[in-house]
Amino acid sequence: MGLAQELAAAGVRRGAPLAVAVVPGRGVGLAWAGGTRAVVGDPRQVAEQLAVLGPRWTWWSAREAARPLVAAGFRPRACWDLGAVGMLLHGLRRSGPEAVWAAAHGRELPPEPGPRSHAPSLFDLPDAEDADGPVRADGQLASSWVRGGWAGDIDDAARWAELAARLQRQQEALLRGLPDPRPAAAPGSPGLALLTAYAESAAALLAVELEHDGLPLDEEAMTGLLAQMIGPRPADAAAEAAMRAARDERVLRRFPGPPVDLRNPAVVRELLTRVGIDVPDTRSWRLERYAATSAPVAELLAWRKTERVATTYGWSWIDRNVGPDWRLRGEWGWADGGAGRMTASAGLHNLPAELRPGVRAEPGRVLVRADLGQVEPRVLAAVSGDAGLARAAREDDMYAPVAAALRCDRPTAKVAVLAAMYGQTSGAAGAALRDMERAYPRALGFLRAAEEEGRAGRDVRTYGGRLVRLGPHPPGVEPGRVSGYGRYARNAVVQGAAAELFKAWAASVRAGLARMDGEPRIVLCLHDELLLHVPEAGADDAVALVRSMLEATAGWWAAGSGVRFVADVSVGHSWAEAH
DNA sequence: TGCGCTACGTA
DNA sequence: CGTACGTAGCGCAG
Repeated sequence: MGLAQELAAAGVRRGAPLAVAVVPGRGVGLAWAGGTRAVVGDPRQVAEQLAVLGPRWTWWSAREAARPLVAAGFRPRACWDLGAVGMLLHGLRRSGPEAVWAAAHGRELPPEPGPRSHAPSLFDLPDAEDADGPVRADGQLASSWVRGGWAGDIDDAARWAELAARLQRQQEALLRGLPDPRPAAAPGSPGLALLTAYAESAAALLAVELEHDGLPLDEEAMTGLLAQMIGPRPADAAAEAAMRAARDERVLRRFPGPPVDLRNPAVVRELLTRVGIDVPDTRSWRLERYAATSAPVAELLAWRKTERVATTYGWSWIDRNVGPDWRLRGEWGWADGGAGRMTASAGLHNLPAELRPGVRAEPGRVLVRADLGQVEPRVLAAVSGDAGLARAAREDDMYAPVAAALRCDRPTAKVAVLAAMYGQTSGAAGAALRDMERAYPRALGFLRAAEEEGRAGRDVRTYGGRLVRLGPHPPGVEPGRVSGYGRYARNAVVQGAAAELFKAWAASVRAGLARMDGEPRIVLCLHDELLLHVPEAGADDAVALVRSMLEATAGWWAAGSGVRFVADVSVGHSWAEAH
């Protein structure tokens, strides 16, 4: 009997959790609701064999378990990421097994491992106890197992997988215990928190795939752009320094007096006084109004732009982050920060618009760009259950009906909505804000409630169930700056829910692409934008897919709210062209 | 070397 | 109107 049949007979069926601990090159440990199994063999081949069962691959982290499979060319279908779900459920800032295990069992979190050594504690002397297994007598995970001690032995890997399977059931039970915020969830269907856990897990896997695949650049296009903006690639450090000096000189010769360090804001401020400009700081937006009348300022601002590209997105950036295959690769986070947005390093999330023509599909392929329109106000309408705002969110442009309701013009309506969502401090849209309160009381009440929870230092949960900690040290908020908690919480419930919707959409697009030919891939996630790299022949199908998946996702995510989500979708050879 | 500040790119 | 994130160079403290 083959392995797949064996597990099928043991009750592992489509969508059922199957925990896997990968021992690279040696085998895998498996565990499911009814048993465990240590399998010797190439992990990728084992995974391929079991894929016919369509299990929900369950692992402590995609980074550890899925990376070797992805690197070997295996693309898992569905998964459960204990780290990702643990962060979601418990509001953790880290996703390690010791933390998610402790949180699920209501125990104090082990101290954060790090370069900074801490005072010795009970957590530091587990090795003597480890012989017994992964769980210590005090209920915490043994640190040698957490550090991967199980990976030396396939039977240990099976024990590690068994523990994963157990924690998966506990997490699932906790998720099922959360209230479903949707007014019209289909009876008998999974709750929103469980569905969000699936999406978070998929996002964690997608992060691993994005790191592996990278973003395709075109060598000729990108080097051409850079050469035009910052000059040709310097031959050596001396040539680089000379070009730098030449760039500085162009600016300095416009100012009277001795040269100064343009990279030092304090002396730049002094420099500006030489041409009669006195400013509190030298930020670009503040200097912009002088640029039209002052050639030195215009030159300085142009220098800043070039300097930004030269230092952050220049030749050394290419050398550090672009492979010989001309793929730009960075590290991806699936749920960083307070709100749980995806993050990326290596400039993937802040690539200047001028460089986007350098992001190009490979020959025979195209890029499909899809971005959600007005996603945050639509999310607000859905999560607050405000019938009036939801009615507005049925339109392609929801600011038009909002303007009508507020009896103002569209730009004012937009500012009023944004001011309400993010807690404005300056009084530009005061009157419109009062009209908002009248027109959309439920949405405004929802935001105010989040703000009050934040001010009081009470944790909040997003629509999808992410716990946002507002306790002693919420990330991004200085302890003691209690007024900051309010806006932080107000923002987190909207931005966080939007991130959850986006990831659910991305997960379903990923699943849909897996059924298409020619290895179409998601190559970039940018908060409300997806970029797909697909065969030319599959472009129309990909466009249809992102649209139908948005409709399907919104159908369950915003069930009963009446809110529509819209996407702008386009196809092109370069990222810039697909706009 | 590590950290805060200033500045700026993206959503 | 606000929030989030990553990156880089500077000055300063250690």
